Amino acid sequence: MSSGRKKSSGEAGTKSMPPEALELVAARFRALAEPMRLRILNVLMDGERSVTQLVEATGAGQANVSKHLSVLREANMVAFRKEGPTTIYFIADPMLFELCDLVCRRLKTEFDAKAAHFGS
Amino acid sequence: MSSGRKKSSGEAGTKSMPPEALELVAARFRALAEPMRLRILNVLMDGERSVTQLVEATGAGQANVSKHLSVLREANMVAFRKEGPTTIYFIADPMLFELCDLVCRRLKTEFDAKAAHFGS
DNA sequence: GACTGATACGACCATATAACTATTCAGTAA
DNA sequence: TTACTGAATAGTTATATGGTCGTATCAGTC
Repeated sequence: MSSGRKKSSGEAGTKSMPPEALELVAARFRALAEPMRLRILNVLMDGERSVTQLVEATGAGQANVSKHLSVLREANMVAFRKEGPTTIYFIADPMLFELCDLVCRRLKTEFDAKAAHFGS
Repeated sequence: MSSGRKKSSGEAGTKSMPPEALELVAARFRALAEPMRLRILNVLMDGERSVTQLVEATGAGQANVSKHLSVLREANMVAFRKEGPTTIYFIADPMLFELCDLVCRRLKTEFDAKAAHFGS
């Protein structure tokens, strides 16, 4: 069983996870696996927005934005409140900030490393 | 208007990212959006493994594992070294540990919160 | 009630991709 | 060389999903 890496802090289960747990984690990442959803989240990170505002900000169709929002909703990443006839969405999962930051930083690191190879 | 969150420190770009960057981030998440790939990574977190070992550990077909490994390779998440006739894969991106930890902890939090609702 | 604007939903098409089978390729041993 | 093993690739099928169109629903207004 090796046990290779020891849990540093509050490791929540990298160890032999059951299929259902893996599916849950995968679903999480799947929600973030579309550029349009990332764009929506990116806008929402600046503050809450109505669907119409998101449509304008992203340039996507209304139905399309609505669908992506429902995906993000099911993943508990965004939430909304109704204000009269309009629906206002906002980020519901603070983890998103850390998560995106982590990935973006990593990409930047790789990019810089690659750029360095071309000297100049 | 909020302006909500501003860049605290080394924030690597949550602000109005260009489409190409979004696609790169999405590709990153896409590689993690399959349970089988997560399972493979989960095994590799315990230490490097040959393809055959991964096939045994995951119960998937050899061709399937090989394909998933190529996806993970393209995403720079795993790397390999050849040892005679066998190919040995290992995790190449330490970010994965943080990333999975983050998501798993978050899922656990949600799960616990949900469980608490049933009081008992 | 009828009308308008904001949003969600269902149907449809096109594309992407996971899993399987069979094949191919590389490395090793006889 | 031939035979054998480990791994990657090609081809196929089934399924999932993104984008769009049309429509339904719902809140507010006349």
